[in-house]
Parts: sequence; structure tokens; C-alpha cells
Amino acid sequence: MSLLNMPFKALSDPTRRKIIQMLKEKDMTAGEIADNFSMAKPSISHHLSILKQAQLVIDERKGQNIYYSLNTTVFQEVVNWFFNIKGRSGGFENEEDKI
Amino acid sequence: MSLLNMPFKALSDPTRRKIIQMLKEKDMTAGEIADNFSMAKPSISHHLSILKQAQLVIDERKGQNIYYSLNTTVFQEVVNWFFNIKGRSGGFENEEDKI
DNA sequence: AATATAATTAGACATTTATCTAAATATCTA
DNA sequence: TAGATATTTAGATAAATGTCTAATTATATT
Repeated sequence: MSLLNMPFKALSDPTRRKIIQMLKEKDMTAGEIADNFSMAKPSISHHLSILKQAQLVIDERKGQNIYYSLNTTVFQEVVNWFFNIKGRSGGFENEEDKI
Repeated sequence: MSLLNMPFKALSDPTRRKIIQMLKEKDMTAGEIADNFSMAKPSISHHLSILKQAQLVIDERKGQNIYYSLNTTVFQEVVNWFFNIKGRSGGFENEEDKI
């Protein structure tokens, strides 16, 4: 699988995008994340696993809990794909903002 | 389906991302696009249909041909999602480049 | 009008995906 | 060590996805 394919597939699911948005605010345990959804915990665990495989998140066990946090590196690569499409304008309105 | 879900799903397939990259360079007919893949034409037609539903591309018939082109508006909305996650830094290295 | 070309639609099929419940693993605490 | 809590893994299943061939639609040409 290509480098970008896994993160793109991972981001194609709304639950996983919501998780990413939550982790933007703060690191969270699997349980805290699951509490924000009306979905069985194993389902969330599965989503976290896909985000982890895509290297969009990092996990670290602390005692009984496993904390999840964003891995901005792979994020940047996906963003770069869009920048490349848009001629590196990145959506800025002014010419000065372009690279 | 949420506004962003369709484009995200559409971009989760590598063939469709390749099509987007091709359309970045120039507008193309369905046939020209299909010639770049070792895939049956109806399969490409299906991919184009998904990109069209997601409003990532626009189609226009000219005689026997149907020309496809990028619709940057919806693109921008997807880019904005990433900007929002990344605190609107957009991946620029320098503070000055931020909005 | 008949034929050729460009593209889509229809329908079938195998694979992948998202979800669930039940069971297993890991850690903490009494 | 036994029990409680947090999380994952296993296995099942329904729905979605990507691909194909065959048929259809739309346009152009002779």
C-alpha cells in the first residue's frame, strides 16, 4: 500500500475524522474517546487501530489506560498532497501568502 | 451524508486521487482519462461518477466527448478541514506564513 | 438511415469495511 | 491472589466498494 493510501482510507470514515478532531484538542484514553460515541467500545478500538496503522495517531500505555495522541507528521504528508494539487496555494486568498 | 463525507470517501481511492492529479494539469475527456489506467472504461466511468457526486469534478459534454475538470471549491473545503485540525498553520514553517 | 465512436448504465461478483457480542489480555487494588 | 477496570482480539455478519462484461444512450459521419 502506498504511503498516502492508508491515511486517506483512514480519514474516509466520519467516526475516525471525529476522533482526529478530538485528539486535536487534547490527548485522550481509548475509554474517553469511546464515551463520545454511541458505539460499542470494540468498534472504537478498531477505528483507533486503523488510525494507528495509518500512523495518524500514536498510542502509549499509562497504567490501565492507553493514551492516544495525534501524529502530525503523517498529517502533514496528507496536507502536502492537497497543496500539490492546488499549486501550493494552500487555499490562501492573497498571492503573498503563497510559498 | 455530511458535506465533507463524500469528498473524503471519494479521495480514499488511489485511482480517483490519480484522476484528480491528472485534472490538475489539464481538463480531459473520459476516454483520455481512461487511457491512463489499465482498467476497463466503465470502471473509470464509475470513479468519475463518484468524483462528480462528491462535487470534486465538473463534467461538460462537447460533441461526443465529455470533458472533466477540477472543481476547486469543494477541494478547498477539504483543505479547510485539515487547516482546522492543524490550528490553521497549514503546514507552513514560519509564523509569518500563518493566517 | 446505417454505422462508428464516446461514454454511461445495468447487473453480477469478490473483497473490504463497519459493526456487534463474547472472550482474552493487561494492569491495578484490596 | 482475587476481583475490578481498561482495552484489545476473535469471530460473525450485513452493507459498501471496486471491478468486470454486456447492453444502452448520445453524438457524429458517411
